[in-house]
Amino acid sequence: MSTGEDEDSVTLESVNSVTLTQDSDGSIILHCPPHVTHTLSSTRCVCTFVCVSSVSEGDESFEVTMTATADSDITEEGEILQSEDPQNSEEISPVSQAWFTTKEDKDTLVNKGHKWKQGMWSKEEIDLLMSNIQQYVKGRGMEDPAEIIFEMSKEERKDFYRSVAWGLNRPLFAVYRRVLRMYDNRNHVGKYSPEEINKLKELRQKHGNDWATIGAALGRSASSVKDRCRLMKDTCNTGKWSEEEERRLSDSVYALAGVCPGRAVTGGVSWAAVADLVGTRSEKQCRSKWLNYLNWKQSGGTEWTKDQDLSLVHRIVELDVDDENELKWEELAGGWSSVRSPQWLRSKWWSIKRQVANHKELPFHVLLKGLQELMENQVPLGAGPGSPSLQIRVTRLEECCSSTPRPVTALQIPLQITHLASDGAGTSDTETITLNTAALQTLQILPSFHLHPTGTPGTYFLQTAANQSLPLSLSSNPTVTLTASSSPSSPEHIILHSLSVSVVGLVTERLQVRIPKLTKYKSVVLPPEQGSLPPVPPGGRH
DNA sequence: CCCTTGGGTAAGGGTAATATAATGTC
DNA sequence: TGACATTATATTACCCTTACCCAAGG
Repeated sequence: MSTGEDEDSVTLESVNSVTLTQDSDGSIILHCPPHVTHTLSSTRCVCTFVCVSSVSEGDESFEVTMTATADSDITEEGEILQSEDPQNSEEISPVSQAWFTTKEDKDTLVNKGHKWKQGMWSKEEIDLLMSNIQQYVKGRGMEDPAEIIFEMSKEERKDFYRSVAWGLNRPLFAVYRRVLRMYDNRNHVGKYSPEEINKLKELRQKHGNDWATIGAALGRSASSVKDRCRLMKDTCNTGKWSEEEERRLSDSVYALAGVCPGRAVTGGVSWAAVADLVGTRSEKQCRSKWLNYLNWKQSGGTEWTKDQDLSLVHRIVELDVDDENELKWEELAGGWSSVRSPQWLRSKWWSIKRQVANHKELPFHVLLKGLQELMENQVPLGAGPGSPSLQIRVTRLEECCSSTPRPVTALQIPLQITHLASDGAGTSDTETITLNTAALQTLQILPSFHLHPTGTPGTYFLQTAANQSLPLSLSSNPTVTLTASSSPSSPEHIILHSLSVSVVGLVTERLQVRIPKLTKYKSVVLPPEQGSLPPVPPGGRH
């Protein structure tokens, strides 16, 4: 979208509710009012923009293709009809209003030609659901949705689930489940501590499969404790599989699937039954080992090569689907001896996709196109200074849909801290973490960043701003510095080069700080109160 | 007594992300 | 040869659907 060196020469025209402006490096920013993004649908709309006047010769036009998210009507003339009040719309899908727990109910809807979404909820769906809930709660002068969900009687919340399901192409029951999960504060408690595991084992002995009771005693949701129990058998090995175990797994799978050894099996077996036969592994372990390794090994598969990453992207592009959920991984996996299973291929795609910083926010076809382009040109994803980076495009696209674009001045880095070992050498309250400062420029950890006081393993976010250095508080007063520079092609973006950590002083525990690939780092916008931080000095740009 | 409404439960297939082991590479 | 860096494998918290159950009200 950049017009290159001609900074102020383009006149922009705004059409309908879309406003165009230009930022400092000449990029054109498209502003859509927030409610528009709500009412667009998965229909693809192509907008052609024409520069009205430009110092460069001739008119230039370019296309922006964007995919939007929720339901809308687009007339043949391409005009978007917005429904201001969702409740008044007559187009309510029977799917989201039907409870259908029985097979007959479901079949009736299917026979009438109705289709609905299954699988993981997209960000757009969750946003819509949340906003529906907010609207419902506000309309009733309440504050906390949890009140309705967990405290009200069925009578009192009569129309609640149907109201919040509005606009979602999911069965009401699916909406109901999701809402419960979302607002149940015993559902996202995190990792089970060893004490919890012990207590869970006891409770299991006592209450059997009464998950609700066990959950209540443990402060966890019923499904959480049920799932945790599925992971542990009384006689469960961990770590590397022995040859004997692998053989038992193969035998079991082939026997239960009823196929000859050596044939590919990627589903249709009961993993609980397999685990029973294997004896020393849980159903999850069996499934994962089989689908990610043994199935492929047994059927004589070949190694996956690097350039097949691109082949995969090509094959996905060829399918020309609008939504990632429409991909049929069984079909994609066909005819490839290096593919271990459809599930494995899907995870391969994930690892490719995740190299793009903002992949979650990108429309599917934009992501695909960007990936294809970069991979074909052999541009390392998330490249260093000077290299074209999808992240920059992503950020621009993001700004297109944001009503208030602001300069990007900071990085958000997920930082994992893992306890490696404890040497037990006394206590310490003077730990210092220092990061290598090699060249270029140092970035600073903002005071808003804090680690858990005990240094508990987990994921934290480091928020950095340019050109400062401050101590941060761990158990005492450690210092963290990172090396980074801004990109010459895009000064507002900072590229991190290295982050290594050493702990000096009296330490009771060795801390390992792991950071995911550089490409995962996402530029973020600093909150206004931090806007007074010094900008990136010109000298640092390399 | 049956049917409908509005839930509710357990089981099991699955995903996404982290943790850890293995394997380069300098 | 040892310290990192990278990749592969293992684990796990959480998600979603299916198939069935239940109780109150009409």
